[in-house]
Amino acid sequence: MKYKIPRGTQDILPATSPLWRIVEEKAHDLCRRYNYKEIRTPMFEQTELFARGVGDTTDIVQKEMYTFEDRGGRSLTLRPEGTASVARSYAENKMHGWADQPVKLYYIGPMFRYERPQSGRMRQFVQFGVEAMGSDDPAIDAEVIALAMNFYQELGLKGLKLVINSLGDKESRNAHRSALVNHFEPRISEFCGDCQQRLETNPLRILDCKKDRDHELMATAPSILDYLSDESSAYFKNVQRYLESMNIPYTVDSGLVRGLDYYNSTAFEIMLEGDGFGAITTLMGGGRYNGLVEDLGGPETPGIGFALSLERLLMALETQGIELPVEEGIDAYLVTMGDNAKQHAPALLHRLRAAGIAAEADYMNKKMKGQFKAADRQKAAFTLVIGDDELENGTVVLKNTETGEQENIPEEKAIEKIKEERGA
RNA sequence: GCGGCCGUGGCGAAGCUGGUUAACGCACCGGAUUGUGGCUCCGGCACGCAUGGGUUCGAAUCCCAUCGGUCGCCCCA
Repeated sequence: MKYKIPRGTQDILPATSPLWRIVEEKAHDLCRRYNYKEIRTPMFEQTELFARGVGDTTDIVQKEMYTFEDRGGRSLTLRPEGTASVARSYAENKMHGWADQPVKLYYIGPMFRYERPQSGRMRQFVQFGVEAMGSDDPAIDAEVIALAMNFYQELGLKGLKLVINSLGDKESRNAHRSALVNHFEPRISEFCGDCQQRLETNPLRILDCKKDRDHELMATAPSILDYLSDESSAYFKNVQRYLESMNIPYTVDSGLVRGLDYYNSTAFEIMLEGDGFGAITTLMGGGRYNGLVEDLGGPETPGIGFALSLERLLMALETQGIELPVEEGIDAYLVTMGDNAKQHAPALLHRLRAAGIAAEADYMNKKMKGQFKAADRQKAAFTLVIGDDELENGTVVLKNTETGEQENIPEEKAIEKIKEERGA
């Protein structure tokens, strides 16, 4: 084989593309009910947007971006996530001036990260994301979380676990960071190499290290929640109160950290209980990003959103054996016998299709037996048979593929009958 | 960037302590059955075992390299 698909990408073939449509339609429908409007931003942006927005020190920016130079010498990057683009668009299109606030947007589209692929992690993957911008009402936090939970629940997923935390404002975060360093530094040599690294880069990450989970310093480590300002603390309490009022169960985990620089205040994740699938348990991540729009040159704007991967969703559905209602099978397969009938086929097919009937015929010069097999394989509800006799009479043999009953009737009658049966 | 496992027909999969013709199953095509499928029977379907070197009288089977897949680490959706 000369050409191969690029690493970390996939062809979504007809066997699975219907699942994607179902899931995407669910997202569209849910957003309609929650009154979020679709936004479509470019799949690439100025590299600087992500460096600024996502954060220079993040793994995404440091080693995962698909960056290239265009013919004009501009540095562009395939988007690794959606929030930076939406924030850019918010500022650029002066959405702060729109009559209806907050501006509630959603998107579905491919994202790109240069990583070693593994189960649930691709170089091109599809995210469904939601952003609510312009409001710092804790009720909108709860709404965004509720939307995500409903999305999974309405698709039938079980064992969902919502985890929330508050990262506080910048001051709270810095104070907490110092406290963590002070806590671990004296005995950091007792920790794994990764953790020793984390002490420098992101001390918060030490808290969810799998290797050092049982170290005694873990239990006594300072919690971000103890460093929240009164305001941040009250805000977080309100988010929780709203979740409770909607009967959405959650767990507060002070170790929940989000990886991107723009997050602050409310942070949340939806995970799969137990082992999940492969090494992946996180289905969705999100949080508040007050200040992002401002960082990108717009007005001071609070914002909150989430992003989830449709690949991971489909994997989760599959591991739980959840079957989505895929419509399959065509309405009619036209079997022809002899040259005259074959020549008449296109015209009859044309008429069937114009009448709203999903119809197919043979283009491989198959014998009758082969045509019937094809009709079975394609799950045709009806088989139409025409030969010299039928052509002469302007009739067609209409056969119900399942029951095997058949009758010789005029073409128009057959079309009517199929329409009636199939609701076309 | 690092590590484990793997790479044989459209798919699944034997063969892998080296030795004429590369099992078998599924799918597909044809015939038995020249106007009717799903069952049965018969037949067909890999100038070739990821690619390139090497060892050998001889390699799908051993060695090396490269590429690819997969799973995991890091991190994340």
